[in-house]
Amino acid sequence: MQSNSNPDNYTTPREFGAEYIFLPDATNGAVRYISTATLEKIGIKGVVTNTLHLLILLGIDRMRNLGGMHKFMNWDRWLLSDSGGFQVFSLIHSGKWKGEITDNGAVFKSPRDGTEYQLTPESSIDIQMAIDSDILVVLDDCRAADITREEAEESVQNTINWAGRAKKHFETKYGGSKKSGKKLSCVVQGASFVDLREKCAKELVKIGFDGYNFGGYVVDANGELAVEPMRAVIENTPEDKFKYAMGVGKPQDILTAAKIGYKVFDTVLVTRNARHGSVYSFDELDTEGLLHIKNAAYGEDLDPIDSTCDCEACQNHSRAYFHNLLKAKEGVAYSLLSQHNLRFYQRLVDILNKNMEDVKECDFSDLIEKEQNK
RNA sequence: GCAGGGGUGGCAGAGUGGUCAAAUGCACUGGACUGUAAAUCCAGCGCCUUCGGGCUACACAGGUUCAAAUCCUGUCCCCUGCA
Repeated sequence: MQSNSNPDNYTTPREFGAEYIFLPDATNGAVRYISTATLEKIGIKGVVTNTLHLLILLGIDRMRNLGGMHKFMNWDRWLLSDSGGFQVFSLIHSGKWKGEITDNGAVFKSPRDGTEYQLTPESSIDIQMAIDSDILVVLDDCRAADITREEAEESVQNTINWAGRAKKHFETKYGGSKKSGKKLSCVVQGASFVDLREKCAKELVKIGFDGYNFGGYVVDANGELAVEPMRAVIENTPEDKFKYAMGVGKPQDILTAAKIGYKVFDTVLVTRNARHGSVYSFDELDTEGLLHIKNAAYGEDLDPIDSTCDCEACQNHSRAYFHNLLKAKEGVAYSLLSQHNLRFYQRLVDILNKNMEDVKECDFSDLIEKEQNK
């Protein structure tokens, strides 16, 4: 297979998480409406794939036969695989799918055809190895942010137990990180209970992982980021291991998490917002960078979405073009706007990396101003 | 010309005496989405309002009735069949 060209001469760095990195979600092996070549062109350094959804789409044997997702996607940059732990929350705990959670993991029953899919701490690792992921995540018991202490304790206990089993399986079957060349990360749970976060983190450190991820639903009922729980994870895990704030988030939330000490981020918001007509622009910082392109005001606005942006959408088309194409539900609008929002996020992360020493002191607009006055 | 059917909110289309400012869909106007079951979901959508309600409305004009989008009469328009 031919390797994609790397227009920005990007080479995969040896240390994952040494720099700030944003990973868009390629749940089923593609970022929605975006090709692999486009991801590279925009400067995206890695993607997140999903264990449960790829199990459903391809199954473990076909995934192996296809040579794993790097090869299948023709993607040679970072590939992280989420364990299916989030689907324990988003599908089972939410009641959208039938299923059950036991000491042994989770069973998901698809409402499409009734097929049952089981994820155990061990099978999740096996599937992620078949994915050919660079960074694996152990299965965790993810829950909503507003659960009771009792539920949070249960979530933490399952998460710790499953993490221990996953690590053991990863070592005995695949020889661990050294032999496999892959990184194994775990997820710290505990909802909004800071002491539970601390306990969960400490137990996971005893088991030992290459990275520590902040898990759970990251915002409370008011949409506020879970700052104190996030801090507890950083304070109770080794400094030299990468920290991944799973599902974070809005641009401001990424900055907040970065200040706390997280380096790795992902969120579905970037591309979902694009499809829904919420696009980002450094021209609109007073509205947190967000612009609702479907609003009537943009029907004849011939300016680009972002005058400072070098993406295909901004270089070639106006706000009015996307306003009207979205009204007509034209697919190319979903594609180009997703590309634009991804480019915005990549630029944001580039700014964080350029100002790594100052991130803790700066607020959002400071960093942007610094970048624009350069 | 005769016979039959029909004219409802921006559009399509329910409703056929009171619970109808009028279902539903589309369009329109906002909003929400944070390890993707999401090209999804929520709200508003005659005018006014002190949010209790008030007013004007179902082609037009009359009428019956305590009460009419719904029944009657006339007018105008549209469709189908026969001449």
